[in-house]
Amino acid sequence: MKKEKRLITAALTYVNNIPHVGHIVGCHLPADIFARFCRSYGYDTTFVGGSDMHGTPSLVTAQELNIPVEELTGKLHEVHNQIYKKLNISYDIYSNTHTKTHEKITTDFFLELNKKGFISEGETEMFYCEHDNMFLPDRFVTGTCPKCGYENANGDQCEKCDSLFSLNELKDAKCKVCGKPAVLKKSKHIFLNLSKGTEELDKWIETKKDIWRPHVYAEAKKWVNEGLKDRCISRDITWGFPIPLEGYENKVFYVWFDAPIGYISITKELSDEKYKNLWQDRDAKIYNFVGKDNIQFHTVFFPTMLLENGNYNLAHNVVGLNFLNYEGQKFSKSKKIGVFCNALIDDNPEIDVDALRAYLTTIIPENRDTDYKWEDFKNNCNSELVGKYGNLFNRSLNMIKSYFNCKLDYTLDENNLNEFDQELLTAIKEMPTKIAESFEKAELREAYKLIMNYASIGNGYLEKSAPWKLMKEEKVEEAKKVLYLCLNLCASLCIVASPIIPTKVKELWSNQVGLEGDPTAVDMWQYASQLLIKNGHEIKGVQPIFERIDNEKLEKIKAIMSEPYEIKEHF
RNA sequence: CGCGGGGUGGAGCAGUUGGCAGCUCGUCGGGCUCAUAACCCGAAGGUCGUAAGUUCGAGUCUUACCCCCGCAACCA
Repeated sequence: MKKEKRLITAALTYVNNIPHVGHIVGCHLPADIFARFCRSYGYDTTFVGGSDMHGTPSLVTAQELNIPVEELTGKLHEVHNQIYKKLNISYDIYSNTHTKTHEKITTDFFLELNKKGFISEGETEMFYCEHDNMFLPDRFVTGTCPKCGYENANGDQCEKCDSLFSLNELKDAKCKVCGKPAVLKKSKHIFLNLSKGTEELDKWIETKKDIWRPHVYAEAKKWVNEGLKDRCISRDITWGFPIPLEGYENKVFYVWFDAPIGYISITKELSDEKYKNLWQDRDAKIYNFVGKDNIQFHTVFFPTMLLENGNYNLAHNVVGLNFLNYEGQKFSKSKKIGVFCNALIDDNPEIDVDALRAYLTTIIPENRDTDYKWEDFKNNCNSELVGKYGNLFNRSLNMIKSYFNCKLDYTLDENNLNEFDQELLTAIKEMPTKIAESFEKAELREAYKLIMNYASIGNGYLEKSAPWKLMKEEKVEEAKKVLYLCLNLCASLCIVASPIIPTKVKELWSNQVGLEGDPTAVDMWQYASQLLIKNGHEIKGVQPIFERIDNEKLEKIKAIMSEPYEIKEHF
């Protein structure tokens, strides 16, 4: 039977920000865990991601640093790429949106929309800075709020009194970049006719009612119910792809038009075959992992673009994640509040990436905003990873080593199983399936919890069976049986935990339990409910796999990861 | 102001069609000694954001209000 084809995407990341754990936990990590599970389960899996290179913020930063924007975004893209590698995010490709392939696909995508009559022209008025010679998006305009008189209001809204207003209401508008007055100026633009696709979009959304999480479905419905307005997809800046129409020589595509198309072109960069299989064969399933600020783009705007274009698949599931806070506050780079990932680039030995991944898994904001707390990080590591998971391996292997000199000459006798043995065998048979069901629904915290419960079953079994006691009573065969079953459980635990702690699991599998092959390999999941240990099996070694974190160590890690990346210091 | 999501023991969460309020961590007590002060068993701890309503019965349904988060279309 041909296995289902799945494309997993993590939201393209804007390069101007170097990621903190909030970015990781709200997108890259859940997408990675899901992708790793899909591979293990045997789906024909492709996992793509990339940097979103265009847009005004990068352009402004480059101007401030007085370097070409390509240099800035190129280098930051590399920093992103490295961080995800260090975190073992298993992208099949991590590319970016400033490539020839992407330009071609974006341009063709647009021309197709134009041919089908979904593009129209119009004129908009926008602030313009004569000094910097550029149009200014709202966030680059500051002025006095017309309602409350607050002097630091944004272009279209006031942080102080929370009111919204239109551009011409703002008083004393200034350019945020140079501080000089900004003036309103008209400019010709192209618009995407989202309204024409509303009906079809609504039909599509209806088919997702039972697939998407409730808050994702609800948000999509909200937009449709309010009615979609046509959306401007051109910008008067120099950074981006040129618009292939006469009269638009100095304009580029709005970054939100080209960015989501990036999923398509990045897949094509990987191979033409994948591109065809995943975007055009209708039986492929696409999973978008996105933060909650991105849900509208993935459930409404991009799907409408795809429907109107007509040549590509739409997402099967949009997995919307909420936000992560830090010790009850919002992450803030400028205030140095948060946990930043740039420290990972230097391979600091204090930081155990899998321990971090495991903790982050417990706080994936699947249903609501969650909190990163260093104390919880420590507790998760000490009580779950060391105490439950690692400890089961450690005590099982230790006994095999000291009682049987690392070798288990034992064949399971079905007629000699007590109630506890039966329970453990049932767990090995059933728990991997249960865990897979949670992974399949992208309920990753639940999956993690079940994995830890699974390890606990092993610890309870050891306690009840007490092989150390059996040895004292010289019931050697009984002790062998118990340890044989525990070792099988260990093998199973390697496979089921592989999406979350891939590095540790490989180490345990090869260098301690002593099995051939790779527990993270494609299609391994089927072996998680089997007894893999053969008569005469020899273990390779015993070593604590996770290290306890005491307060001193916690403080060290905390110090290392509390320093944000300052773009300006690297150019 | 509008729309959407959320509010459940100290912390994080589960509670499907309304039927004795559950899980993990933490805390406390006991047990075990193979294991990284790890493991196992037990206990304490909740007027389910507030108020009212429907019902024999509400965490669950209805209404109003309070608090947190997001969105609000040229910020990405």
